[in-house]
Formats: sequence, C-alpha cells, structure tokens
Amino acid sequence: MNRKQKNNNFFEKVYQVTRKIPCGRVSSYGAIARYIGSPQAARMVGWALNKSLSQKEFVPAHRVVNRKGLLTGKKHFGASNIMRELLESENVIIENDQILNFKNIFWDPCKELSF
DNA sequence: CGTCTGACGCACG
DNA sequence: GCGTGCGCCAGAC
Repeated sequence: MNRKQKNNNFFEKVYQVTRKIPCGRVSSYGAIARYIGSPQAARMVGWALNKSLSQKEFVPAHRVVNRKGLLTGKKHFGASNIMRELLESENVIIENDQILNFKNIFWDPCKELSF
C-alpha cells in the first residue's frame, strides 16, 4: 500500500467517522484517531477537521473535542461562540468552554461503531 | 531537504 | 489535581 493512499484514507476516515457522530453526542480526537488506526495521531484528527471546514460536505467538527471535553477548537470556527452555539442547539450544555456531562454524552466510535 | 507548526494525549513532578 | 515537557503524524514553508 502506498503511503499516499494511507494518508488519503486517514483524512477520509476522519471525515466519515465525524459525520457519524449522532446529534447530542460528542467525541474526542484521541478516540477517533484510535479508531482509524493511529491512536497517537490525535493532532492529525484536529488538523483534518480544520481542513474539513473548507470541505463542501458539512462535518460536525463542533462535536469533536479533546479528551477533557474542552472546546479547544472553538477559535477555528471564526467566532468563539459558534462552536458553543452549535453544541447547545443539540442539547449539549457548555459551561466555561467545557462540556458538562462530557463522559455521559461521550461517543466512542470504537465501541458504538464497529467494522 | 531541514525545520516548525498544530483543534492532542500521556508521563512526570 | 494542576502545570510542564515530550512524542506522535502529516503538512506547510
């Protein structure tokens, strides 16, 4: 397998998995990275999501946060409140840029998804 | 081609 | 429990 192919799959998988996140649920970069086969490439997930903002297909990047449930990527949405507003519109409560009950609404692709 | 950066995560103190 | 440092992979310059 060519490395280029692998790279392409990496980004593609990130987009696909992120889109599969159900409403009202959130996931973490590490969980997605682990699911796609690169547990230590959590940073790449965030980066891929950043590029996903330019993608034509809508990717619920706002449902993806770091392992602490902190909205670290809110700044990339242009306004700092965009990410919070999107999450709140999905019944996700945000307090001080942190998701409440994060552990409760956490969506792990490794467990919820399976293939 | 060498170096830095980045929406992270973990180990260590 | 919190702050700091390092490693990770891939891309941009």
